[in-house]
Amino acid sequence: MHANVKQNVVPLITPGFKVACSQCNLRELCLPFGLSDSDMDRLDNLIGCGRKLKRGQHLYRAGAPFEFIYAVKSGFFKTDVLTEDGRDQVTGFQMAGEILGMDGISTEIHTCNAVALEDSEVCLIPFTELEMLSSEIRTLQHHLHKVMSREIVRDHGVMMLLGTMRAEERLAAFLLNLSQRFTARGYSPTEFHLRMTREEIGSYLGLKLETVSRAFSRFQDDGLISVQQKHIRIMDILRIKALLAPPDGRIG
Amino acid sequence: MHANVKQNVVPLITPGFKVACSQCNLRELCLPFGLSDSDMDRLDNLIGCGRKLKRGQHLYRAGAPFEFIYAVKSGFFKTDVLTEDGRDQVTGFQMAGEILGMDGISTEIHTCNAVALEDSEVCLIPFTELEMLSSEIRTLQHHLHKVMSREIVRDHGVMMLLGTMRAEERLAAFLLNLSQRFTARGYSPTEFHLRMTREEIGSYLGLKLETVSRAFSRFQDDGLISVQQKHIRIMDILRIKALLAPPDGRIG
DNA sequence: AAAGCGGGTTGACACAGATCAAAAGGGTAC
DNA sequence: GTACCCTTTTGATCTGTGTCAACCCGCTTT
Repeated sequence: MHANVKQNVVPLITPGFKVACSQCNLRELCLPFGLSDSDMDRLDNLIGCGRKLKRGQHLYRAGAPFEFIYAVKSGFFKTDVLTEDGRDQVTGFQMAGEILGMDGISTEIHTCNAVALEDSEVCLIPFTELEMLSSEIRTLQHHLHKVMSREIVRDHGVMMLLGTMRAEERLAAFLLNLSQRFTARGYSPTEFHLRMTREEIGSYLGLKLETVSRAFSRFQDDGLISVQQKHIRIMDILRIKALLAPPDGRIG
Repeated sequence: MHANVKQNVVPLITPGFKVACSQCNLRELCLPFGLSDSDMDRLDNLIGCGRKLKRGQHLYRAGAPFEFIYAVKSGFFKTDVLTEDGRDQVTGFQMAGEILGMDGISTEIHTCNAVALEDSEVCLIPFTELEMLSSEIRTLQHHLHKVMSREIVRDHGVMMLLGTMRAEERLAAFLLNLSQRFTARGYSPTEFHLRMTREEIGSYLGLKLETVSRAFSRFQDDGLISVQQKHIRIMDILRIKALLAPPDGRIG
């Protein structure tokens, strides 16, 4: 009931497959951004191979030694932290082109779990070697720093959300964020499939699953979206945006 | 009343002063950690000079072009983000040896404000040059990555706090965190002076200032701490820690 | 095709924390 | 040294979200 134990009894590692940044249609979103062809070859060389995960499988777990960072090639992930007393906080959802695993750099031990929310593929990027290569390729080095910084900025946004917003504002921000990221990947900005449960959304947004469900229903009643289980259709994105910037509102 | 406008009408930049990592008693906490003497000299060279700030002065503001990251040499800072509709979220408090400004790397524009909460001194580290140097000094490069990763992990902790904890748990976590950081700097683990207001603590913890005040009072009534305005004395750290790990509690 | 079950919705009620209000304390500026 | 204002404390009340519970829907499994 509670700790929501996903039983991946058999943590099968699907055999690696060859990947190549230069052939990847995500290269503009991902680490190789801005690299010359020859530099991209060197990065390809380093990355070597990928890994496939089934829905529910862990990419890594809190406590596991850090060795790689991962680029999501396809699929959808969540990351979460949990404390000894059983609290569980989803810290993010990652989609194609996004980087996972940077939490492990500081202590060489991962501090969160990364779980595939659907069948997924990632590229394995050995971090020590990435550091070596990035000290030779300025563009790569700088881009790595940007990726890490972007994660910090994103986290600040989540803090803002958790610290100052009310339930419906949080959900609105969540939907707009997903919409924008799907758009950047060439998918519909207004129609998409949620890969996560209401409980996972709630954990991310600091709400209980019932509150998430009620907010979805209310949005639907108000004609902002249409919800059918995990299928979302955004009907009135302007009014959703307006939820986040109340004309005047509670300030003062 | 509301937006709490600190009027630094005259953003005087106090003239720079020479700094040297090799002479700094914070070097074990700061960027130069683990560097050889000669490498530290090169870092010294790059850093050049520092900057003094009066209480209330901004080190940088959201929207300002990014050029430096900053190491706190002495004093105390807060960082906060604010949205166009006036929401304000404190994202962190920084003390000696900690690094500020990494939010600016990703877009070359700072996304948050950094304000001195007491008279303070920082070292200015030009980021482009730091990248150049770090591509030559493996230890420095790796340590920079660790510092950024540590920030990400810290942010996850704040998300956990904001997403799952109740008011008194948040305050307990906050006090323990401060205590631990003061300890690491050679100050008393049990007695310290808060540099920030109840409102700033509240913003950081996602609570209203009245709630923070009440929680302090309750801790005092329960004999956990003694509070006198901004002066805090921790009386029973074990019971404060116990607040964070309820023996069983609300799970399930 | 049926059964079982995890995930989702909805309702009733409880409560933690927000809000509103007032007063006191202490630090700062003059 | 004094006055003022910001900060803090405390009380009373309100409300958004959590909690508990029941039911339903639609997969997945067999």
